[in-house]
Amino acid sequence: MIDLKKLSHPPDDGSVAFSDQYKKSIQNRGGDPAVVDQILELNSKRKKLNFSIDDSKFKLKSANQKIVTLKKAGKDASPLLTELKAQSREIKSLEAELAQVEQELNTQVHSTPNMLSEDTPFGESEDDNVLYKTVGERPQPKFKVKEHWELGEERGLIDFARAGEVTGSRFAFLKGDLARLERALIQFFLDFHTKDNKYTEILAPYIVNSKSLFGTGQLPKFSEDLFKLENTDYFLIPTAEVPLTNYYSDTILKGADLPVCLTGFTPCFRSEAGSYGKDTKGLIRQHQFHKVELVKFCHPDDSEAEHEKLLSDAEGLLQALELSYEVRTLCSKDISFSAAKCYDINVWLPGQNQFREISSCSNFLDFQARRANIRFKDESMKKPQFVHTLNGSGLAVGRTLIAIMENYQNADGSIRIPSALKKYMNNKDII
RNA sequence: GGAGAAAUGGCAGAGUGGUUGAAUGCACCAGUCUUGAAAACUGGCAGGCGUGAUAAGCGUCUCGGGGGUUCGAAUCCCCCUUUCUCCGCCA
Repeated sequence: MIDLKKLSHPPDDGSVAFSDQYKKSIQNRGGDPAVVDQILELNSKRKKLNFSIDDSKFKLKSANQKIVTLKKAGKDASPLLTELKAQSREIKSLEAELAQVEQELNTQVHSTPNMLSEDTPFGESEDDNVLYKTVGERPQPKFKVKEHWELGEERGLIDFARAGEVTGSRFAFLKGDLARLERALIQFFLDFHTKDNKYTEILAPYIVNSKSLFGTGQLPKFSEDLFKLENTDYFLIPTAEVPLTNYYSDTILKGADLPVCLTGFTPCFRSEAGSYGKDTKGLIRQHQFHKVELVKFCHPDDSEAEHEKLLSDAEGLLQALELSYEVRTLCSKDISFSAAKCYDINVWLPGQNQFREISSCSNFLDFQARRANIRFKDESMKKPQFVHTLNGSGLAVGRTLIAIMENYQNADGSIRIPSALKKYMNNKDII
């Protein structure tokens, strides 16, 4: 949610008005910048109405005091009452009008995306994401590496067919050592992030209400991406970002406690509406997958630095697993609704012979904090201020599993266990 | 799922129609006192919106949420949510 005060504030001398910057930003995302003018107009309508309501209420209140005085003196107050009745009705009708304007305003504001950071490059599609860095050595196998689904099915480690029967498409059963490897990854990720109390581990609900989804920005615009539980206000979480970020909704944190860093493992559920035919094979795009998420709440001055740290926390896992990856800064049309700046980490998959996304690390600035009402305050501050929120995958578990199956594959179809994971695999070094 | 009770500031807890954003206590912050600390004393201590200079000040709203009655609601009425107790069910 954008800062309306800032938006309607005239430009400081010589600089570009915030509203003009916002228009440009919306345009770069491929949206219609005219919405900004509509918002501004509704907002000024709102202010005017608000003013006259406050004014009328002030008069009514003062008159009420007179009644109190008259009654205390034992005098008749009824002549005043007729007049006040009319005034009271007037206020009610103004309030109804205000509610209408506010609703229209909210509809617009709530479905308008975040202002892009200056670092977010302009681009038309994911092809325009900008390479930030490439890390690690790709393996050079002397045989044709099998894609993970091929290997998984051949070896009886993944069963898509039975999942199709039991549930439907985009689901899978993992079996035996591979199921264990998935569990090992989860354990490893959480141990890594909670080492030295860097992040506090949270085990969160997998079901949230619409208010929480609004807070992080999935609602009201993207309901079709979610699984909703019938006849309830409950949704399966698409990511742990939702319960973890909303853990502090309607909260004023202590300035001294920032940054607050949380990590949590959850399954994630996505309807994948609109991705028909995309990644239909394998574990890449499932309706249910596992992810360890990193969430930070920080002082606005620190969010850029915290974003870099978040990225390196996610990268640390790939380095520990000795997997090759690249980091790209998402461009204006590929970045998500709520984010101002986002790094995608793409891991090298030799079976597919390409990089695939394994983590997304975003800085939301105060966009989510406004929606979810997450603020902070310290001694020196008169008023609380919105925090900045950030989150990133650390990492997507299923996709990491794929990366291991493809990068650590032997010619005979066996899979080596990265040394960092051995202790979680009963010291096995091959499966 | 059934029956009952409750929801007030960071916490505890007054307040049942008239200047109550709300007594009192605790916690917290600042000061006095003290070599320092504690105690005692003094003062401060919620947020939203509008106006204003994104100040001070002023206005307005907020006693779980929403609606209603009234000139006026923390207080009366209706609906919802949450919590607690008992019963049922259940891992």
